Amino acid sequence: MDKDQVAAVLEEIATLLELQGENQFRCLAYSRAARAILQLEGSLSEVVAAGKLDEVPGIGATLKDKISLLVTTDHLPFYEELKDKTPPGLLVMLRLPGIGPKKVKAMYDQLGIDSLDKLQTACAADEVAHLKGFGARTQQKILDGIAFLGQMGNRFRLDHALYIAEQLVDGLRALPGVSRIELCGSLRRRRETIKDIDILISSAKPKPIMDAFVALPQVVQIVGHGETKSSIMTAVDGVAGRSLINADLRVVSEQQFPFALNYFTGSKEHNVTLRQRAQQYGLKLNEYELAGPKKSVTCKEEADIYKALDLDYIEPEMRENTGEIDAAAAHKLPTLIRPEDLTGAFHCHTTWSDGSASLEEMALSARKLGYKYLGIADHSQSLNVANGLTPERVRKQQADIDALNKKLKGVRLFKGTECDILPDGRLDFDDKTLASFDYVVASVHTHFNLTEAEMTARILKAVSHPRVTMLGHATGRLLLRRDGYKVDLEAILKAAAKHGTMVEINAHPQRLDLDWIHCKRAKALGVKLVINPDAHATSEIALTTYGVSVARRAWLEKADVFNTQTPAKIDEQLTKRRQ
DNA sequence: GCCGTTTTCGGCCCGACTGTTTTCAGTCG
Repeated sequence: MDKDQVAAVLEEIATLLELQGENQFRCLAYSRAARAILQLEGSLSEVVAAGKLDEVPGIGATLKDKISLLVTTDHLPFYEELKDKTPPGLLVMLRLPGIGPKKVKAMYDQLGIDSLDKLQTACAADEVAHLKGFGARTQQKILDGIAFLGQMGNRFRLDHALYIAEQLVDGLRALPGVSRIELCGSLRRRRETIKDIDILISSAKPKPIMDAFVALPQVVQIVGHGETKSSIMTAVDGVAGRSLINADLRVVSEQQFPFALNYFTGSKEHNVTLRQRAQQYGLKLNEYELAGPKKSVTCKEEADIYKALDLDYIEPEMRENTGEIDAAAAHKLPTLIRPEDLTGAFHCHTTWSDGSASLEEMALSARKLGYKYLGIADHSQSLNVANGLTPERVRKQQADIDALNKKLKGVRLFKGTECDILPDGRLDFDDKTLASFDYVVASVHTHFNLTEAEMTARILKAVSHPRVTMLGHATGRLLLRRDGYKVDLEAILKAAAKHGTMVEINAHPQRLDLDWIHCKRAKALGVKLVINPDAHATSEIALTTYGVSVARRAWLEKADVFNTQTPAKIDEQLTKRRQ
């Protein structure tokens, strides 16, 4: 099994144990181990083979044995037995809002309910309300929840959630009594998918703000409405059409704001580690204060909290508890790349293939963004569905680009291609055509169903081809729609490092591929990254900001990213690469 | 199940809200 599969099993064990009524800390240990595996740098099978798994924080002797079994045999009797004695419907019931393992267990033990269907029937028959700890309102909440599960997806794309969240913030910002307002949670950390929207406000008078929040025109349903915390449902564009997303608002005092901002930004794991550090200083950290037994520490900004714990300020995107606190203590945090560091972008499409804008329109839009150059990489000949270019059309396009470059002021077009990697690893153009481009993006667009070994060999062949400048969307994933193809990314990244081939961070919010974890790994292996919008329209060039978010989550600095340099430097390096 | 400058047992982050209770358990983040 690979990392993703092992982590999924561990996460499921945690849930199954909760349903058994097991000690919560034992459950938590499995969850933490799942996360540790996902964020493990390098190859899991190598760590297992070296017997070094228990050197990973959060993994001890027991989990080492269990994970090793999963990796080497694909089986774990403990997990299979646990699964056998838990009806699968219980896991589905857990997805109901407000229903956790204790309530699911109570309904199963006392009424034999092990599916959403049986649960709906039992609620309709008014049986659930009479259980101890339940009541009429809980029963109704379950019925509402069942109705919601049908129409609500689990997570949303970052761009979709951000758009709705910013509208809510705009609706709140102008209210009287609002002092400071910020988005928190995974939105502020710029995770690639979002479960809900967290908004924080500082104000001396919370109640009118709460009342205004639940009365906003976007509100579809009020989930909770308290003095300092309220929760609503609002509509958002999901992958399967419009669906509902949860938005929480907290209001705190001006003094509490930095602590609350820190707390609600998370991640949970970052917070836990930060609190443990506070404890070592004899202090208690919560969403309201950083305080010792006698007095509290005054903090005006979030940075003051870190400072009080002898830490450098940690940017939100890095707060995933992957070593950022140790790095902050050692004053070794990277200076993260910023959107304004980008000088241009590669991998853009035009009407020559499946884009909606002309070469000139794309160039002018890039210039408007402050970019000094734009790389045009239309599809190659075999990709008929996307109007891929034949070698003959390539020559015509290149002549057009040369002519445009003479005319354009302040922006330059580079001649590229997004060349398909054929199923056997050959490229879609002959070497002579490939040599005519300033650069080549090599991407997989077809035959996703190869075995991992075949897919890895296919991409390795392309990455080691001397004419390939960069690898496009490394796994082909479409967030929330389609998993990436099976491929040994570790091997690909090592090959990219060896051959000096760059790897793209595809900034389109439906891809964000390479993901941040592998991106961090790529940097560690010495791979140069390039942030590309995969733009098919003028408006999509600016999507590069989402790629910058991935880069920041991966601790990348300006120097780690190719398209942060002047056009002259870019030209120099592309020319050198072609020789 | 993990972990250790309170170290091999006994903690493990902490508080708001809800719905059920009449003082609290469960859920959530």
